[in-house]
Amino acid sequence: MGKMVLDPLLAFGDRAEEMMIAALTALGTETRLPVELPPEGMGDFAFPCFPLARELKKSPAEIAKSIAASLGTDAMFCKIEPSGPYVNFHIEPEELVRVTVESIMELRENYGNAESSGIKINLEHTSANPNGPLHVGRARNPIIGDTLARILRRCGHDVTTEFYVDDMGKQQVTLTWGVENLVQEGEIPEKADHALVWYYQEASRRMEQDPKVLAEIDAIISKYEDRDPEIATRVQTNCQRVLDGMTQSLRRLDINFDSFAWESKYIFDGSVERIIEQLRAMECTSEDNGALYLDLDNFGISGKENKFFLTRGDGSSLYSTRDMAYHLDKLANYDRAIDVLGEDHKLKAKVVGIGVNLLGQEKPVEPVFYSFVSLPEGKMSTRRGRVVYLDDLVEESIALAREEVEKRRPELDDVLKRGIADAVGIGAIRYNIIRIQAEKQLIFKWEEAMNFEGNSAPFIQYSHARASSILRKATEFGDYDLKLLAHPSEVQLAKMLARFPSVIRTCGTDMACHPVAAYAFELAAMFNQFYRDCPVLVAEEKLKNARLAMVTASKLVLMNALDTLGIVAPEEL
RNA sequence: GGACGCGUAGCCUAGCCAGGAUAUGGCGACAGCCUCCUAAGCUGUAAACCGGGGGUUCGAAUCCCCCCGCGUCCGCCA
Repeated sequence: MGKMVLDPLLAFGDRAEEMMIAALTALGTETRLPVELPPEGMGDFAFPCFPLARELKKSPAEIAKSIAASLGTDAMFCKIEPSGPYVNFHIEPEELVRVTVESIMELRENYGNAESSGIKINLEHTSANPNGPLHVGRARNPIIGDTLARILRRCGHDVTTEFYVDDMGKQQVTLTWGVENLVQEGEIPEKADHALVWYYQEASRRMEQDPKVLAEIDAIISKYEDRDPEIATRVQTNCQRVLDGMTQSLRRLDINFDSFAWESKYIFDGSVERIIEQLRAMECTSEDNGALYLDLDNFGISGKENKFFLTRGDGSSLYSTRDMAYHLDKLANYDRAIDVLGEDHKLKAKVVGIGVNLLGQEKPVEPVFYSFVSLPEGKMSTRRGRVVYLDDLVEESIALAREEVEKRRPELDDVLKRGIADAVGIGAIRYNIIRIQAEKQLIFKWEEAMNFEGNSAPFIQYSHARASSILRKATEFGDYDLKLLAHPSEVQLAKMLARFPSVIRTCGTDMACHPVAAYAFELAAMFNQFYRDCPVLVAEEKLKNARLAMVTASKLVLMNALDTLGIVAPEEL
């Protein structure tokens, strides 16, 4: 066994580039050609020769010809040929299959992971105001955040996921006022977030209509800001109850947090006050009736209004100012701070970044934005009650999955059926949100959210179950000779398996999740073609053993891809 | 008014940052495939002036400019 290959495709790609550099040097040029992935049937790596045409005063096609002629042969490539203006490298299938399958068999669930980077990342996500249950509009945040955390961990980083609990906002005080002054009638939901949201909605209505209520709420906020410990306990108790409900919902989606940061901490430890004084002393800030603001003209940001307020007229802090204190704290303890934020936070995130830099922290705050999920009839609103709650979507999806299991696998026992329904129902939700590029607007439709066919989680889970089923039936298999795997579907599948580490790597640098979903789908589709073309259990003994290795490798990578998406990979479907 | 993002077949979507060879898939439609390892599967067909217009380039879905549509922000709310 040679040295362990973490990324098979990269090994081949590096070799191709190395050979090209040697050829170009021999041609007497410093120019380096970019590597491309050519269309189907034209090899595995392509180098377009256009950039050299002017310099060498020859046509790209002639250049491609002469480069290819000087390249000779290599163990890693079965064919290196000019194709019009391109030099195309065709990977030696036997080598590709061998390196890839061996690598997966050795690395198992770690295949796709990079070596440890030693970089400590604080990844903040969800951070929803604890005033009611999570709705599907907000659900995009935890799903992106959790998937990104899984990707970055596979990239070798030390990731801490964090929920920033906004326990100092007006919304939370409004909720507390409601709990303390109103009586809820009728049937009260059992889950705390669903039970308490009524108080928030009703208190909001009263506050809008009755100035006395508004004054009472403002008075509580003011005392809270003055660090009244008794008020803090009252508000935080309600926040905690709602927060428990939200985290319970997220646990069903296999989303967990490593830490919770409470906003009030930064008021109580004096850090907010400190940074306000530091900012007040700066040239870029001014006051308006006692309220401190940052003049955005200094930072190339323009709009209707260029004053970004940092305090109220009474000197009390505002959300973004407290956020600066929070981010200074994070950046003091971590190498990187990443925030998953709705697109409505773009300006605030920018200003928080500016503030943090003004206060002497040079590291950037790295935001990842996503666009809103809306309903066909418009934006979701907890206050107005125009929402689809995540808990309801999860129940519906699992129920629908359960119906499908009953239809397809009536013979299974109940525990197994329930496990499959959970995995399928929840997987479908995560998948259908994560498969779309984060900045794209999403309109929530029940039938799309619970899609079980085609480009969906169950499609991928199904391929994994097929692989598992084959392995279950092949009770034992002996040594295998990977040279026997030469069928086009086997080679194609191996190429797909080889891509996984580079997909994870680029997602980590781009901070994008949706390519993992696309990859998992393509891999599953490729496995299904292999399944159709290459019978395993009925094959002749030696071929069977080699194919069983292929199935094992496929199952492992399907599992790793699903795990990166936070989706369960059941043995049966 | 200013700023940011999005606009790809009836619907959803990849590719855009690092411009190149016939623009990726899925849903839906139509036509096929279960005496054969799970048909939540597989095969095939039809369907796209890549929002519109200029420009840069040998070459633009991709880069630049203008315009249109959608979303979001520009609050002493969060």
